[in-house]
Amino acid sequence: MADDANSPTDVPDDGTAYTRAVRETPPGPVRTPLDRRRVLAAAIEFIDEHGLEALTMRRMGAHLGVEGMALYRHVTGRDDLLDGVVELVVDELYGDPEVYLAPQHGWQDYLQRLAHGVRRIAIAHPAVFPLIATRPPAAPWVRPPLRSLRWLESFLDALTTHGFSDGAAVAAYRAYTSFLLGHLLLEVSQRGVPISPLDDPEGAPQVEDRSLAAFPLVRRFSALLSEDESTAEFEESLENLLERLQRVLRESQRPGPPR
Amino acid sequence: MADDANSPTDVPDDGTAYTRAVRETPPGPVRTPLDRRRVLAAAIEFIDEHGLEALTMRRMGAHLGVEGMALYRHVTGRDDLLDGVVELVVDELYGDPEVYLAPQHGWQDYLQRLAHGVRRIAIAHPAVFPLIATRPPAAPWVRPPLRSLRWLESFLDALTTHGFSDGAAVAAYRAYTSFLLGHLLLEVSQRGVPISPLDDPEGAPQVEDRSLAAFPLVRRFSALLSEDESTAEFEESLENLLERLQRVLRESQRPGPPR
DNA sequence: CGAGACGTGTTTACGGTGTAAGCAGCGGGT
DNA sequence: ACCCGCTGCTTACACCGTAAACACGTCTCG
Repeated sequence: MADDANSPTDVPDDGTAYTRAVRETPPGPVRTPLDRRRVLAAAIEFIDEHGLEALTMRRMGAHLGVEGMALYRHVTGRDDLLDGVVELVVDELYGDPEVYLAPQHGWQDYLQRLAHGVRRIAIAHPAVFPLIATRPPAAPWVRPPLRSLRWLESFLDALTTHGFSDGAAVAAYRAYTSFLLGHLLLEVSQRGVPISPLDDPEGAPQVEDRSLAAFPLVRRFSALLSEDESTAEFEESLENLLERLQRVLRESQRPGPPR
Repeated sequence: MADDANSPTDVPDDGTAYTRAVRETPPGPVRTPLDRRRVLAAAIEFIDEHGLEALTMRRMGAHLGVEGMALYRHVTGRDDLLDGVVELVVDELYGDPEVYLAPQHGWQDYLQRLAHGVRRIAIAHPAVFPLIATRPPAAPWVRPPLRSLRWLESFLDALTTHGFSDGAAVAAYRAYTSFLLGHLLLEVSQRGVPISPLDDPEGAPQVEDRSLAAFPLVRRFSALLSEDESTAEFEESLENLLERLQRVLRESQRPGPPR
């Protein structure tokens, strides 16, 4: 299900040899020999399903019909697995037909498409997104959730070719990533409440009545507060950010008095 | 070896036999009996110092000169400890003389002071902040980093008493928390690189030269990208947010044509 | 003053975790 | 034919979170 079969840089596929290792799997389908991509994809699936804390090397093995230690052939350790998960999820952007690596209808369209692409990913993998947000990035200037040099390059290219100065492009990059991260992290956490242990059959909401007595406004607003307007809010905040960037761009282009 | 580092129980030497247990503790201050607050405070200290991943019940015990299991007298488990850490850190806001629980010079001043207070906390405890950001909140509408009903109440009060409609106040709350979370999470992650294991003696920056060859813009911008303008950027984004809220407020107050 | 009750920290124990190391079977190259 | 590398399995270990039983100091009450 998490299989999106497309990626620009595909495996060389050295051909031959689909080694049906461990042949004595009698009835089932042929056992494909497990590679890094499959491991990572399974991990994403697992996290989406059971939450991050439930992910354990042995459980991952079981999820793949394999013995846990087998994973270390394709992943140097748990941290590497998690890094791989983040990378693979973020790479789904490349497969998104609505997102362009290079602007085709102006920088605002580019930013808008990119933002929505990232949001789609966050919503598709709510339990993975906190990982995207908090894993230490490879370089300090590769900011989540755009965790790759390639997108950073693309971003800078899109803005500078549309008139942004170097400084303005970098400032825009910072503001843009902050916006995405904050909004999506909260949106994702507000939706799915992926409690890792067994699903709470009940007993979740004990924050009612009594404890709200001291907070009349919160009580009064509780209906409003639990409404989900995240799509509209995302749109609005994004729009606002773009307007601000627009303003910055105009001011930097206009000769303007030296302050 | 087992009996080391205790404290001179300042024993009045009452008649009872000198029970060797805690008795022959040579120097040092009296052993205060450890309570929840001390445990949590020590945990904060520990995290600030060694990073989140290094925190272990036994190590926490050692950090307090105590045997690990002792912590369970004051904390129901590791998760509770972490929750307590988050709560205690966020509660530092109450001790901040620059932050007012109720607006004293208008809502903008209130929001500004609150934002700077939270930022001060984030910077003071960079390794704790990701925890503040990602721990599941008590109620879905208590959004990090303002993780308490009291601040939510305060926030809503501040805005509604200054003319914001209920809906506008809630929208402002959402935008404000998103902004804080995104900006501070990235700021904190960009600063401290709190690698939990032993300090890397070297070998950290291998993302240079070679790997940047394919990303000319990134290379060209690398100086700019590693500059730290976070204070100015925080200020600017906050200012922008406040202006947006101002606009919303004006429009909601003006009778305005139905549209 | 003596005897418990209680609170605090310790000891022991258990199952689960990440991972290092060695082993076993298979396919393909020579 | 051989061996070799690849893959997954098995064993082993240190460490983790935590439950349960225990030891000791102190307080209370008679």
